[in-house]
Amino acid sequence: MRLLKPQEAAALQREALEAHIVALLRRCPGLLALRGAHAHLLRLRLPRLTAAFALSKLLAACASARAAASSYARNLFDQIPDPTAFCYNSLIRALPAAGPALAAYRRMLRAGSPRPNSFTLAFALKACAAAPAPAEGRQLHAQAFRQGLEPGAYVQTGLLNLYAKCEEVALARTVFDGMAGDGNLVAWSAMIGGYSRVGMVNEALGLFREMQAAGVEPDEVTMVSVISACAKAGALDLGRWVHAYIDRKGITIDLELSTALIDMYAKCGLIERARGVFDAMVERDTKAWSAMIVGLAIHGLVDDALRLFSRMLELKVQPNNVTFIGVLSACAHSGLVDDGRRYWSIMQKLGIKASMENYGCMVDLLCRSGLLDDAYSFVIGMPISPNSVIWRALLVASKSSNRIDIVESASKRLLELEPLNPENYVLLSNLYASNSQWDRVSYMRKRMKDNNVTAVAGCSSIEINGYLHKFVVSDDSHPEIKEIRLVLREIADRVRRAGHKPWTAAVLHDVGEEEKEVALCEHSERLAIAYGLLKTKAPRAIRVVKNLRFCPDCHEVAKIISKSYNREIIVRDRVRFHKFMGGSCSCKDFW
DNA sequence: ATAGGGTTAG
Repeated sequence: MRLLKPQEAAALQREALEAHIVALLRRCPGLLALRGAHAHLLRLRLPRLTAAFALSKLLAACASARAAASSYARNLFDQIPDPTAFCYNSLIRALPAAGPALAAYRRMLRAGSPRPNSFTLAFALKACAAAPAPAEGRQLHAQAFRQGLEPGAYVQTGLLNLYAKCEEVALARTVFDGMAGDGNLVAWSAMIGGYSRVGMVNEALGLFREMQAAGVEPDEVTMVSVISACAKAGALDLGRWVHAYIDRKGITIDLELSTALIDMYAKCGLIERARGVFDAMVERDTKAWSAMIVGLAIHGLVDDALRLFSRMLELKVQPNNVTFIGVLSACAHSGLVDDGRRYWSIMQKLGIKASMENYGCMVDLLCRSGLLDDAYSFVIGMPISPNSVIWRALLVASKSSNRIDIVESASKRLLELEPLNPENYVLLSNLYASNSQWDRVSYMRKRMKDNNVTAVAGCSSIEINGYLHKFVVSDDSHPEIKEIRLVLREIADRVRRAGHKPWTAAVLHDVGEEEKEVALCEHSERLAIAYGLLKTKAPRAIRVVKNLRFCPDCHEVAKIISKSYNREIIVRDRVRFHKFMGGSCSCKDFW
C-alpha cells in the first residue's frame, strides 16, 4: 500500500483515514514495523479523534504481535485521552506478565469507567494462566463475581484453563462440568490438556473418548494433548491408533503436533517412526529439534543425536538448555567426556544458563567415565544447590572408591534433602555393606525405621501373547525362576562378549548375590526381559511395558539383546529420564 | 464497531 502524505491526510474524511490506519497496521508483523507505522501516523498530524483511534489500534496491534513491548504499550496507552474499554483490554493483552496485566486491570476498576467487560476478564485470566498465578486468578474470579460480570464461554474457558495450568485439575473439572454439554471444543481441549499435564493419562484419554461420544470434533490442538498423554503413558498401541485417527480425520499435523508425535514415538520405543515424523516436517523450531535429539539420545543413538545437533546449529536454530540435555546425555551414554566438556563450553558461549538437569548430565557424564574427582569438584563449584539426583549419582560413583569424604558429604546432603525417600537408605545401606561397614548399615536401617520409611518393592511387567507377566523385586517365587536365571546369565555373557561399553555391562552384570548391590528395580526389569526371551522363541516383538523404572541405558541394552537374539524388543519409557540422570538406582520417583 | 479461550521438547 502507498503511505499517505500529510496534505493528503488532511483532505480525507474520517472514515477514509481510519481505513488507512487499519490497513497500515495490518501489514505490521512486529514491534519494529509498528513503531515505523506509529512514526508515519504522527507525521500525518491526524485530528484529535482519529489520533485516539490510531493509538488504540496501535495498542491492539502491539498486543497481537506479542512483541515484548510492555513499556511501549503503556506509553501508547498513556497518550490516549479517554481510554475506552477496548484500549484497556488491548493494554492488558499487551502486558505478558500477570503482575502488570492485573495492575492495568485494577487501574481500570479504580477509574470507575469504562467498566470491564468479558474481554477484559478473558485477557486478565490468560495472563494469570500464562504466569501461572493461581492466587491472582482466584482473586480475579472473586472480583469479577462481585462486579456481577456474566461469565460467558470465553471467561469460563479462561478460568478452566487457569486452573488446568495451575495443575488444579479438580477445580478445572468443576468449571468444565459447569459448562457441560455446550459442545465447546476449547473447553474439552483445555481439560484434556490439564489431565495430561499432571500425568492423569487415563483421565485425559477417557475424556477424549467421552468427547468423541459427545460428537465434538477434535482439532490439532486437542490432539497435541492426547498424543502427549499417550507419550506419558507409554501407550504405544493407543498412540499409533491416535496417529491413524489424525490422518483419517484429515487433522493438520502442524509444528506442535509433529513435536508431540516425535516425543510419543521416541518414548514408546519406535525411534524410526519419530525420525519419520521429524523428516516430514516443513518447519522446525527449537522444541522440535530438541525432541528429536533427546529421543535419539535416550535410544543410545549417540552419533545421530550429535549429528542432528550440528545440523541444527548449521541451520541457525537457537538451541536451549533442553537441547543440551539431549546432547550431554548422548555424550554420557558413549563416554564422550571430552566432547561433553566441549559442548558444555559451547552452551556457555551461547549464553544458555545451565539448568539443574544440565548439571545433572555433566555429573552423570563424569561419574560414568570414572572421573570421580572431576565430578566432585564440578558439584562443589555449582552456582546452584545440587539436587538429590546429583548427590545420588556421586554416591553411586564413589561406591568402589575409597573416597569416604565424598560419601560422607553426599550422603549427608542427600538425607537432608530427601529424608523420606526409601531409595536413599537402600542405596547407602548397600554402599556401606559393600565396604563391610556393618555398623553403618545397621545405622541406616535404624534411621529408616525412625523416620517411618518403608521400601516399596519395584516391579516391571512384560506383555506376551496378550498376557501381562509381572515381576517384583526380590520375589523369586516364580515357578520358572531357575530357567529365567539361566537366561539372565546368558544375556550377561552375550552382552559382555558383544564388547560394548562397561557402563552398559553394569546394567546386566552378574546375577545372584552381587545383584543385590545394584539398583533394586533393575532386578525386576531384567527378570521381565529374561522371561520374555525364555517364552518367545520366534523372532517377534517382546514388549516390556510400564516399567516402573528404566535406566538411561535400557534402550542400548534392548538393542544388544534384540540383535543378539534376533528378536525385537520395544522398550516403553514412561518416565521422564532426567529424573534418573545419574545412572543410579531410583525407586520412589517412579511409583 | 473494533478484540478473545485450548497445544509441543526436559
